Amino acid sequence: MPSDRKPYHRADEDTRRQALINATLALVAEGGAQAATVRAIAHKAGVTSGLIRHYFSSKDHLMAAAYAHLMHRMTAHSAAVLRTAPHDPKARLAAFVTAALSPPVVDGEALVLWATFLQETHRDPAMRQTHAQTYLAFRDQLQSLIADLLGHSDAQALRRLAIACNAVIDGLWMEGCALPNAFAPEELVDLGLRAVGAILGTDLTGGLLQTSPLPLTTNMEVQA
Amino acid sequence: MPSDRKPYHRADEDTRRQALINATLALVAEGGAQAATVRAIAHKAGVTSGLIRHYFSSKDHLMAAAYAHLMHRMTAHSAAVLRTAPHDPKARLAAFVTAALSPPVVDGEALVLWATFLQETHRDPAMRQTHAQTYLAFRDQLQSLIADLLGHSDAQALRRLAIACNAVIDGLWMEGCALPNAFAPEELVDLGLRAVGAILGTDLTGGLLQTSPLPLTTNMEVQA
DNA sequence: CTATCAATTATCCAACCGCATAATAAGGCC
DNA sequence: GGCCTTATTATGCGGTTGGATAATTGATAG
Repeated sequence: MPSDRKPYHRADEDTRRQALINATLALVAEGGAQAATVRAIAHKAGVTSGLIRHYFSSKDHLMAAAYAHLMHRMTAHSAAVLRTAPHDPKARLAAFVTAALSPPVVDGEALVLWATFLQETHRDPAMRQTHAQTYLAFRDQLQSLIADLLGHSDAQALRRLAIACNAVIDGLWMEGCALPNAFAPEELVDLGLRAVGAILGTDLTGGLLQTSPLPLTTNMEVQA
Repeated sequence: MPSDRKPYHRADEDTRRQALINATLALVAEGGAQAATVRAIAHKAGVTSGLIRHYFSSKDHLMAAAYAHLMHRMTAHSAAVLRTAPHDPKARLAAFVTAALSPPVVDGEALVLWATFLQETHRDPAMRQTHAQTYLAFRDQLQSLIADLLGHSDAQALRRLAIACNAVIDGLWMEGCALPNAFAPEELVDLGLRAVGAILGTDLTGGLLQTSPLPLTTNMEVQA
């Protein structure tokens, strides 16, 4: 008698885990947390739902793994940009800001993913830890770049500047993700570089953009 | 025979709807969207679950009403602040920024509520409309305050300034909500006023804070 | 070529979900 | 004070959820 059981091939652990994590992220991005049921995740990953429990001890653990993967993807991108950036502190900061306000960090799916997991952060201690680690890591990286640029080391002052610059970047990131059509290409980056520059009292545009008649420059430079 | 049915008193429609909305918001703030089941909402509101359907045609409608109420609460607060603010454009903008970065707008629960509903915004058209209305309304209000302050009306320039200032406020709001203990009282407001001031090329602290040796001022004012 | 083992499928389950409907009593009206 | 309306409770239903367990089969080793 012919078996109507689904044929399958065995995959190594990393492949399967990654497929399940990717399916989770895709579903959350499409329809929020409620769309990411174990059955839907398994179906999108091309397996049956029982397999989830074979690789993750619970659905919550899968969600935590997906969150950690998402955050790692973002921070790894920032780190990679800095690794190939020049040595000039001003150029390094500019590259950092530019990367944070360009794809793939700025992405239509990124905000809803971030918001969904943020909410789960309240219940799950593991996710809360991932949250705290990645959240402050970004600001610390920014603060170190600012320190290199300004050349002084007043910790209190640097912390305040980092908070303000981080706020600009976060806010622009949110707007760029939420309203992707509301900004011209590069406009987000340009605004970010000028606003951060205004806060730090420097010009970060590096001569690349100074020819365009952009008002922020005017307002920053009329400073008495 | 004694009835073991729960005794109750009849309340007018507004009271009951408000109680259900408040219960919804409280549950979402505590445990995310998944904690806000019809049974849990009804229990927290002190009624039985059937009553929800008596006042809201579905749970989704209740969620939408809760979201609208949350947004209305925030925007109403901003509007109220502006109504009692002085006429000086600089003081008005400062009051607006201050309000956006103080309780009850900055609140430990606010960010989770916002993040939870943001995700539902993708599915529900009614919530998407509420989202679009309130999201841009804040920035337009900010832009109008900036226009009054700077005294010119270059729409393109004003839009860019409003985006940048809005980003600072949003970012600081997020940080303040997410890490309530990471900032001294008034620190968030101080940072916001200085950062917005730096972007606009003005001093918004209004002499109230200029005595403290805060580094942001230095950096903004050494601008060549 | 066969035995072995675990990766994967298939099936089942108790709990919970939102929702519908029927039963009941609270409170206003005359 | 009895009646009538309807706000509210109580109960039940079909569907879905996350998780547990048993059955099968693909890969590997000898």
